[in-house]
Amino acid sequence: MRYRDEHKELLVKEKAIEMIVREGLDGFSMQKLAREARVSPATLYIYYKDKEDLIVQLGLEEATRLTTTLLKDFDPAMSFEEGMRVQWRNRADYWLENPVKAALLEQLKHSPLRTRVFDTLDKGFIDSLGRFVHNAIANKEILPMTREVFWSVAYAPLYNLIRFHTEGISLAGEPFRFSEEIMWETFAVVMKALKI
Amino acid sequence: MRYRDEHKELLVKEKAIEMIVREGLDGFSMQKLAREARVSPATLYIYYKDKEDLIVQLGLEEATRLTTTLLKDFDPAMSFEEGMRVQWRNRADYWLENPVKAALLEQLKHSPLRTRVFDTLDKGFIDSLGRFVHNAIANKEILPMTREVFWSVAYAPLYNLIRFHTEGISLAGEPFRFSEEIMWETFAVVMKALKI
DNA sequence: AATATAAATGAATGTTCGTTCATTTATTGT
DNA sequence: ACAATAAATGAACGAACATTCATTTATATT
Repeated sequence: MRYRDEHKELLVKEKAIEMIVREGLDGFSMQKLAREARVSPATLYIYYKDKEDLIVQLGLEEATRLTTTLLKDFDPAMSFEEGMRVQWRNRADYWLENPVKAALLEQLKHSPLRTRVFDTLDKGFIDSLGRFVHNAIANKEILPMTREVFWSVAYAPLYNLIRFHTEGISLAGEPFRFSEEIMWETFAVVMKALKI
Repeated sequence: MRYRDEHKELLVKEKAIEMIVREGLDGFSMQKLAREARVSPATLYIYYKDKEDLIVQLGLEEATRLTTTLLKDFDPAMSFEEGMRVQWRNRADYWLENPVKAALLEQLKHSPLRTRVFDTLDKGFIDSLGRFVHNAIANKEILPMTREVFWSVAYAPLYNLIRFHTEGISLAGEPFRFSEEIMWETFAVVMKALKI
């Protein structure tokens, strides 16, 4: 039998992500994708059940890659300071090194497909980060607070900095540029809020 | 001459926002909108130049309402503590009292139309909030930092709490519910980070 | 070389899309 | 009552859409 052309399959994925990020979910169509990837529209239906399945699969795959990246060098038993540093490092790395794929996840997070992509996130990932916070509170390293409050104070500022950077938003005169320096400066401010 | 039916015009706006929020920008179409608002498709082209113009106008109108709301009871000459309290109050009020319209703005912020909707935000609004932060730093009420870092630490946690609430995201067992109590608890933590 | 099999295709399906236009409707000033 | 005018309409346009299908192509096994 004839084998599936993996190069072709990868090209389809790449072009699909590009198009979704560039033109939004509404600018994305199967026929345009087929044209861009130099493939017959029918081929897409060999790879994927339908349009929604294609988008969801791309999202799931990338969400998995993200969780894997975020656990690199991380251990829930780490000290709070050290664990937080690793998390900020990993999150910044992922967003800055994969801006297009990160933008795909961002699009999906604000779309009707959000549930289908993010509701089945890796259990180990959620557990690991949950235990980390639990430990820090138990050890009296940080103020006691719910996970939602913790997440909002601990990570939302970082994500917002990255968003300002990638979307070229400037609140002052010159456009804002993310840097290691400004990241760790913000980190210090955030840590000041959390530590006892 | 015949006058424009304002009730009809308002209904079109309302249904359009509903549909965009419910089905995303890609699920939104002029023909479906016409059907839902019991209007001829052609009528939409009396109100708006084309589809994009319709979306952008809805966005601009709502963005204006938002900036007006955020300046209520606010004065850049306020003390840092007081001004921040008003800002958190206003922002929470807007998002919780207008969840659908807020969701529209959120959608547009993550779409290719972002620039057309948000790049011409009211000057007075930006100036007012900018002066507020500048004053606080000059008076040594808070640590010196760029506006982007300030915004990220001061407001991103609040927006994230609201997002968790409206999207029904739970990091622990039971679904997360926003409340005044949790809001001011988070406020206190954030203020701890910013104050000298 | 022949067979089997799944990949890949181009053309075609019917549907929905955004937009236009000739016509009708409602309201004002004469 | 009538003329003037803009609102509002339903039907229609071609274009693009998601998806299907009969057919061809490439490869592994016989």
